[in-house]
This record gives sequence, C-alpha cells and structure tokens, in this order.
Amino acid sequence: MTNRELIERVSAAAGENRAEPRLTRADWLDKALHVLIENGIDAVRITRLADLLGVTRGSFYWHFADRGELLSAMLRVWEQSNTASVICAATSPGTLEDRVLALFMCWIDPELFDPRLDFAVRDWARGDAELQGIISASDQQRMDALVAMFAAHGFPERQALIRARNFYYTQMGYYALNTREPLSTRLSYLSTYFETYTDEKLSAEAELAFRRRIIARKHLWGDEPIPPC
Amino acid sequence: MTNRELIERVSAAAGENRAEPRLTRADWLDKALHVLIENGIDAVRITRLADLLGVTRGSFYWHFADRGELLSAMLRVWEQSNTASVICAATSPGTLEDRVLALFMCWIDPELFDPRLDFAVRDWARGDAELQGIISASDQQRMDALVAMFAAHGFPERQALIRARNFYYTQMGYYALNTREPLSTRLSYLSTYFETYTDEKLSAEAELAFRRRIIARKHLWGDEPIPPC
DNA sequence: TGATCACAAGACAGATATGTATGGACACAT
DNA sequence: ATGTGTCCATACATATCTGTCTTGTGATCA
Repeated sequence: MTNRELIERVSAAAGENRAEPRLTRADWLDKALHVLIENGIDAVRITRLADLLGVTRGSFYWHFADRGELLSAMLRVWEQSNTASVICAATSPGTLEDRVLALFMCWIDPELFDPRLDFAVRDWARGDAELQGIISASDQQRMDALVAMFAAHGFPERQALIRARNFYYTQMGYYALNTREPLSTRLSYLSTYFETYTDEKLSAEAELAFRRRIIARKHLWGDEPIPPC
Repeated sequence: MTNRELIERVSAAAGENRAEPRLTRADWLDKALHVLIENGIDAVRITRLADLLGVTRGSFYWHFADRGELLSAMLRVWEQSNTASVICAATSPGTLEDRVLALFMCWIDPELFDPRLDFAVRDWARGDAELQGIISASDQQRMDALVAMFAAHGFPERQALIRARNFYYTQMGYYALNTREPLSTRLSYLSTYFETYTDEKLSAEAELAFRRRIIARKHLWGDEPIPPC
C-alpha cells in the first residue's frame, strides 16, 4: 500500500471528504472565491490557498501563470453569476407579481444571488478604478432590468425608476448591514414589501406557491426551521 | 541655519503644506484612517504609513505600542463619529420634518456621516466576529433612534419599524453601490424621498432652508455647482 | 514495460512586513 | 551650558509572500 493510499484510507475512515488525488484549476478557483468571501481579497494568498488545499505552491503555478490570472478568473465568475440571476428574474415570463417574487427568491436563495460574493467584490474594488467601473456597469444592468420591469407593467418612467431604486437599494442595504434574520421573519415581511414596491396586494395563491418553492429548496437553509404554508 | 530649517524653508517656498516639525499620534491616526478608507484595512501597514508621512517606522513605535493599538484607536474614532451623527440628527429638537431633513443632511455631508469610513469598517469586520458584533450594535443603535423618531411622530410600532428600515437600508444601499451623482440630482429627489418616507409633503420653506444650509457648507463639495434656491 | 503527461514538492532569491534595541537631533528648562 | 525629555533614524532579527527552476511521482497509453 502506497503512502498516498494510506492517507486516503485514513481520511475516508475519519469521515473526511476524501480529497481528490489531483487538483484542478477549478479547485483553486473555488477555494480562492471562498477565501475572498470569508476574508477579503487581501487574504487570497497563494501560500494560504495551498495550505488550505493541502498542497504546495508548486501546484498553483502549474494551473495559473501568476496571482493576477487567478484574480481575473475570480472576477469572471462573479460577473457571470449574480448579475445574470437578477436580470433573469426581472425578465422572467409572467406578471409583475411573478417577476417580483422571482426577485425575492434571488434575495433569499444564495445559489441564485450570493450577497457575500457581491460585497466581497465591491470591497475588492476599493481603490481600483477599473474594477469599480466593471461593478458600476453590472449595477447599471441590474437597475435597467428592474426599471424596465416596472415600466413594462404600467408605471411611468420616473415612478419606475424610483421604485426600482427603492427595491434594489433597500436590498443592498439589507445585505450591507449583514443582517441575520431567521427565514421565517423574512417571509413574514413578504407581502408587506411586495405591496410597498408594487402598490398591489400579494395574492394568497402566489404567496403559497412561493412558500412551496422555499420548502422545495429547504436544503439551502441548513437546519433552519421552514415555516409551514 | 540648520539642515531642518533649510528643508522647511524650501518646502514653504515650494508652496507645500509645510510639514509639522514633529508628528503627533493624531497624525498617524488620520493617515491610517485615510488609507483604510482608500485601500482597506490590509493596506494599513506601518511601513506604508511611514512612507506617506515621510518618516521612518521608528516614529510609529514611539506613538503606538504596536499595530494593534493603532487599529483599536481607529475603531474608536469610527464608533464616536458616524453613529453619533445619525443619532444626533434623529433626536434633534423639532418636528418630524426637521429631523428627517437633519438626517438627509447627514447623508449628504461627509463631515457628519462619512459613508466611505462606514463601509471600510464593515469590510474590515469581514471574518472578525468580535468586530461584527461592535458594528451590529452600532447599527442597532441607529435603527432604534430612527424607529423612535417615526414612533414619536405618530406611526404605530410596526409602521415605524418598516419606515425606519426603508429609510436606513435604502441609504446604506445607495452608499454600497458607490453611487456618484451630482449634488443637484440628489437635491432634486429631496421632496420625493421625504414624501415616501413620511407620507407628508415637504414644505417649501423647509426645502428652502435646507438648500440654504447646503449653500452655507458649499466648501464641502469642492467645485461642484450648487443649485440655486 | 517504458515513455509521456499531468500534477506536485522543494529549494532559491527577492520583496515587504513586523517588532526591538540603540543612538542621534532638537526643544526647553534649569 | 547642560541636562532631560521628545521624537525620529538606523540596524537587526524574523516572518510571510511571490515567482522561478529543478526534480519527483503516479496514471495512462503505446
């Protein structure tokens, strides 16, 4: 039995997620994004990632030319996840109610929109004008989609703009404060926020369907209690 | 003539802000806060500050025991500036209109509330549970003051809470997106936002007085054009 | 079974950080 | 004029991170 086999057996026996025998570029990228989210861009050090992955830095330089290439790749991941989710929800087929609820789902489901990644990238841009430009462009795309959504459902232009801003800014503010509320609390505000943003009542059927979708994704909220329908 | 005198004369002749002959603890602190705001906490390095201040690190260790003492002092400055301004505005004497306008002034005047410092500190707290707790406590104090403000002017508790959240979250979201709007644009939204948050009309006199106060502080906005009354 | 590819280890040089220890320059009071 | 205290420079030891280069290991395919 080789040394490596032994280590893997021991790891498996200990119930650990047995490490892949070899790492891919994606493994480094995932870990880097994780560290970015948890500790900020300045903590994304090759040495640290190598330690976390249980290899030496020699591996890194096989997958990436240098640290800059890693950072570029990280930014591309961000560009093609969060913004896409928001635009997708805002332009989804259906009524205004459907769309707004799709956006609410974005705000709740970290697989659709990861606020920690979003803010980690914003922080990363501090003092980097080029990166700030990229982020502003994404924000503009998101806002445009939201304004178009309100406008498409009858709100005059200025109204649509203000509603979109209220909708988006409030949510970003919520994230910025790192608010930690139980899911049940957030769901209890659902209809109130819906009415605030749309001036319409949230139909009982739509709210029920929304809660059903939440339950269907219950794995996303760990051991948090899911409020019943 | 000593060497130092010579250097100072040359500096003065060159029109530079003649550096203080000796630095104080406050000089280090100011520079550290500046770097925090511009480049994040990980850029607050003693070596870098010394370079920026034109001295060697030997000076630093006379004023501070170590880097940790500097960071603590920075945090104390934050705790006693931004939060105090918000609470001061929310509890200022007068009508709801007076108070809301005082808060609007906070959002506009960086000497009252510095959003870049606020967000730099929030970023700093990433991955630091203790610091996150301190920030959450400040947020709670601010929110409490805002809720009390709306409650004191007749809104029932739940209404007051939702209005305070909308008010505060929207503004934090605005800052989070690093929005860069001319002052005139922001002022043009003034009455709309006032009406959204209070359900009252903004009186012409109050708006006029607000714009007068803006003009009185025109030095704060550099060469930005100040809209006329 | 041996060559090759994919991936990782390890050593090296250089940059940048931290904190300590010591001595120098200047201001001010005696 | 002479200390004394304040503030800063310099040298030293140590740590962390970066990127390059050379070598090693295991799987795969001829």
